[in-house]
Amino acid sequence: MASSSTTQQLFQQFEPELLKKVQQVGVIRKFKAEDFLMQTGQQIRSAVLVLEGVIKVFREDDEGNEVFMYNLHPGEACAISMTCATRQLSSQIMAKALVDSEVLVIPVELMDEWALKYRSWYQFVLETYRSRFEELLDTLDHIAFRNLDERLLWYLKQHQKSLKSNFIKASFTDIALELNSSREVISRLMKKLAEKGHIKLHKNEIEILNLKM
Amino acid sequence: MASSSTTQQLFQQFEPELLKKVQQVGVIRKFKAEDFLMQTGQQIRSAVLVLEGVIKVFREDDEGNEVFMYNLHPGEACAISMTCATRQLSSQIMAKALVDSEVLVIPVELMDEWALKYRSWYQFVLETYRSRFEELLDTLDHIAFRNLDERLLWYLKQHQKSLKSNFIKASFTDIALELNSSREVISRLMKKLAEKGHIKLHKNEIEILNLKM
DNA sequence: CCCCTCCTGTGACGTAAATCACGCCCCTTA
DNA sequence: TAAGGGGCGTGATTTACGTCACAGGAGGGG
Repeated sequence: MASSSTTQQLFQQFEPELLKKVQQVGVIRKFKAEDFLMQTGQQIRSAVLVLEGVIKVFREDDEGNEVFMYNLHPGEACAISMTCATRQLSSQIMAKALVDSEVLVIPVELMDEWALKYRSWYQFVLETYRSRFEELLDTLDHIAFRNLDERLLWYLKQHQKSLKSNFIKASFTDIALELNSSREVISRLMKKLAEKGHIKLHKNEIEILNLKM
Repeated sequence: MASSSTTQQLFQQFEPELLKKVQQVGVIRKFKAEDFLMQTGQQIRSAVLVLEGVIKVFREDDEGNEVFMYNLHPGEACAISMTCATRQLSSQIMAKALVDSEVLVIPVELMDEWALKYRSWYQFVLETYRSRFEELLDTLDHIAFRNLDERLLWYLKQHQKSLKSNFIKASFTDIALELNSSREVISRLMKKLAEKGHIKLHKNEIEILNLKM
């Protein structure tokens, strides 16, 4: 489990003094797989740094549609949680642990203070925004231009990478929800992928064989 | 045209000292309508603050598909141009002036320096990221969930707002490109919108009558 | 054992949108 | 005046998906 040495490893780029402060004031919170860290409508009043596990960040609109944004991994942070201060009107953000996870929670007041004091914190915040931004653009590309079969492959690859495992236990219904499609369609596409030898379907899980195209 | 008083009005939130520096080191560049400020593959080595006009920021992929990201208006800045430092691999960003425009260019080295020195600059950078992020999410929502007719309405609204005019001079081919559709489809949808009284079609331009739904 | 629920498979059909194939109008330039 | 190009309108066809309807298996609890 996360210790101060874990934090140190994950955030090597922080100045020693900053690292010490982070360890002092940061509160460790643990979440079980499927737990929500954050739900639509909630006020966000702290920054979240991921120590362990995978956190899925996504959006839900009025009709229950879901947009995947990105997954967060150890050493990364949620950009949204850093905006905090401002109006919380439309930010319909949800965050869910995909596996058992641990995060470090930093009160928002400190963020501004640190930004002025520690170059490495400022860089970290900027880099966080930058990379989330890139990921969001990537997602946008896929939704805008790729057909469902390619998006499904992409989905599988992401999970393979995030979970570091070739076995995915999601139901077709779940996947359909995430890709804004329907179970039936996913079922047919999965069959095709299996026929092509990319994946193998087991009871309650999908085995990834080879996603090269 | 932009003078130091314009800058002052647009960036009131800056500390006086910062404002002075901005005016000293910032270089004003002018662009005519349709000019590119930035094209795919170009290295970005400076931050861009918009003083006048409208700058459209978008992406283009290998197949020439275009994704609209957002429009920038006076007082706003391009978040992408602020990331600068890092690897420029995939950031396929294009920026184009929609009308005659003026921007203030700030060398990237100063950005980091200012962030540590001036609270208001740090806030500005963060706010820039935050709001671009929100806009990108908005775009994502529309692409993912709305039908073309709604997206077309959205497109028209955006232009009306950005250009502060009820007349749009874009050709259907252009609009189709921007919405990743085809001219024929846009043509049919425009006809429908005209029948419903939302717009009126003239020679070479579209008049917006009433976009309420 | 039966019933219930959750997951999956599959055909039939509907629909938004892309694509193809035209033809028309206006403008420019030779 | 002819010729060519750019923008537009419109039917016919195709494609990717979504939706509906229904069936069957696996597990679990009474």
